[in-house]
Amino acid sequence: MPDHIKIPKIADGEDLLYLRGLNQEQSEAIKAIEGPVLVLAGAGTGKTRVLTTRLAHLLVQGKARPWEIMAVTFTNKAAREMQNRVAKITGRAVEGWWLGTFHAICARILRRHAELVGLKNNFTILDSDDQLRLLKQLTALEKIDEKKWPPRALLGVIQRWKDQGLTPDKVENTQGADYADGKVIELYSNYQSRLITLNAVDFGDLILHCLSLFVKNGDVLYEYQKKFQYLLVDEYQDTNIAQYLWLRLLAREHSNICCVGDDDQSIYSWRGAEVGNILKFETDFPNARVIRLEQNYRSTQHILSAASVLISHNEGRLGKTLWTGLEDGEPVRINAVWDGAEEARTVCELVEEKQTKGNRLEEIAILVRAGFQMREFEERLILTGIPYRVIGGPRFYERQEARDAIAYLRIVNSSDDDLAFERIVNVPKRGLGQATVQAIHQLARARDLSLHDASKLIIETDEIKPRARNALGNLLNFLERWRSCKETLSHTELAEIILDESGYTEMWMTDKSPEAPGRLENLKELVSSIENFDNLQGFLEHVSLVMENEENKSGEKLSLMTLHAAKGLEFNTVFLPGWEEGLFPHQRSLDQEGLNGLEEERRLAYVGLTRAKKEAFIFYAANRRIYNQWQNSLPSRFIDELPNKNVETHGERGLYLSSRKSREINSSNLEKLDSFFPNSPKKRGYTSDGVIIDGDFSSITESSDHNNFEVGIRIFHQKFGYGKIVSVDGNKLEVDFEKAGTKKVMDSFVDIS
DNA sequence: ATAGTGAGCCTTTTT
DNA sequence: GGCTCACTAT
Repeated sequence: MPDHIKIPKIADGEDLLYLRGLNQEQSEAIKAIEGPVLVLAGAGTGKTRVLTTRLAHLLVQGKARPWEIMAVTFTNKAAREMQNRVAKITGRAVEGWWLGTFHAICARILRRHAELVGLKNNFTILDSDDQLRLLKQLTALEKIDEKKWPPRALLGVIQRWKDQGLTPDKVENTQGADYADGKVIELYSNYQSRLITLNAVDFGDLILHCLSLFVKNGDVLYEYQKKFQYLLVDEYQDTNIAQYLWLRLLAREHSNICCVGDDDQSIYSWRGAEVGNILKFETDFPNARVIRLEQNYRSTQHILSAASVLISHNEGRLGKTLWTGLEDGEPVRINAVWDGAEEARTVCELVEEKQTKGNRLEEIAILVRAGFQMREFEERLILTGIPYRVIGGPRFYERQEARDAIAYLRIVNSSDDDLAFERIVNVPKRGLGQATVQAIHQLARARDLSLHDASKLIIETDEIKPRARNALGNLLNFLERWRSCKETLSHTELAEIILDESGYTEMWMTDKSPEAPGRLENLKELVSSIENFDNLQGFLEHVSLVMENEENKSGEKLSLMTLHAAKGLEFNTVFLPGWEEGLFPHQRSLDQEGLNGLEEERRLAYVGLTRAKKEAFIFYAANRRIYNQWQNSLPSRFIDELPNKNVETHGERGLYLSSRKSREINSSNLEKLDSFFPNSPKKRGYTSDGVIIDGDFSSITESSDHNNFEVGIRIFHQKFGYGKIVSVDGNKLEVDFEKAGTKKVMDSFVDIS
């Protein structure tokens, strides 16, 4: 490691420029360097500033060198921002420290010790699409009825297990273990062994494997414990149990762990986040200091009060009392409208009004609960001619052409990557259809080979049609060639050659569809983005972990996004449409999670409101069309929970019954599905010592070591019928078939008759 | 092997 | 209302 930064050391007590303008609690949070610290940072209380200043302080004070610090975030965006802002304070880019997402840091550690968890260091990181496809193959194999047990749901159960740090041998009697008549446990175990065979991991594995690596290899763990003297965790309320256990292991040596978060902004429990982590920080880390940041610098008094009263309806919070020195501002405005169309129209009218008063579109956002609400707004925005941008739309690397191209790179990088192989085997069309792929699959399974290696064997035989055999042979030659080029060519050149020689580029050039030119553009962009990486491996890692969202930042635009996507952002004016029972709080959330679900929805409402600096407009419609069906709706209970003195109501409330009625209707559903999960989330326990991982993933691969095929034996082949063996060459047999003549076949396709 | 049709689904989403 | 998936017909 090179000599990194030399920041002049400044004596204690000297006036530190970067500490100026901080309030009491903020500077306390920055200076509390030793021991465990929990910073409870309410919305708009300057969390990011505290975080970055704290890191800069560590460095400037010479308390730690960059490589002794680990700072974990949830998103790459947050990591990037931290990097930039710390650089700004210290005056130069900080290098050599471990700043990144949980997933990126775990991946980095895992690559160094891959063999200890049964992987090779060039392992592939699967995206959610690949995960589902893989699981579907397994459910088919296990004969699980896809109608009754949708693979999506099963994958969800498995992912929740991973989030909890549970390996297949630990999941008995846990939530969801009875799914698919209990087969889901075996499914999980098979899924894990498949991943190992594919030399692949999914997102959850990055944490889970890293955790088992630490648990099983004390020496490795110790190395990192010693290395990381200071740990810093952002958005702690979003951590899952696996991440929590991982952090605890790492913090054990120095105990210098600082977690920053806000329990009131925990909105990701449905993807495994455990609010309990932040709630019991003080018991987990003895002698922990808890520092509350309660001065809000973002919102006016009216907005802040409305939000605070709303969130006070939640139980089980750590509790904060936010206050602001800012003026009262405008009350939160509640608008009743007839239907979604009127809602969109009114919002757009208000936006135009703001514009004429000199407000910038950049400072205006529409925050919806669910994606389907966006359409109506988009239509209206286009009609009105208001430029807008959707945040959180489809991502670049998830587009078909990007995924195809990446699959080519993946199979060249790691020939075990069956999922990549399957994706490109007949793209562009080579006449390798289902029948061929199935034959390859069968052989691969029987011989415990990758599809790639099985293909190599199968083209030596007559198992598949000559035309397919040719095409497959061709593809394999190309793969071989590209792999051999890996050393001599730059990875950008290699990518170009692959896309060219495979005929993939040509495929889109001859395509007449209107999207084709755009796809070619994207391919070009993909190839040029490879240049920014040192090697193919690095690029592939970037693709799977960073999933950059190239937003067109240019121009003055209004933002349209979900409430979830809005966390961490702020705008002068915020529109909050669709505050109706069933939509917000969402019925699904109430049905599935009961009271916990309701509270999370309320936190979501809190997040929404606290995005607003100056003005917030809440809307609710009397009628809403959902899936082409009209429903009349009631105002959200959250509207009732707002304090009268901070709101101002527009439109006829007389359109509605009291929203209390709806509350009664909905609460009857609360515990319906709770019985589905015998252990409700609240009761779910931790394994407090962190020792929950051991044992290998049981391998279920059968070895087909029987080799009883001798010359002269009469056999039966599925396709060619009966025949006599003429010669034997390893697994390859030459057979004189009664009807089909002499053919070369694989022994695994043959039964002794 | 593939294109075309009908049935059923539909909260939030980062890595 | 639109999208994805599975099955059928060519």
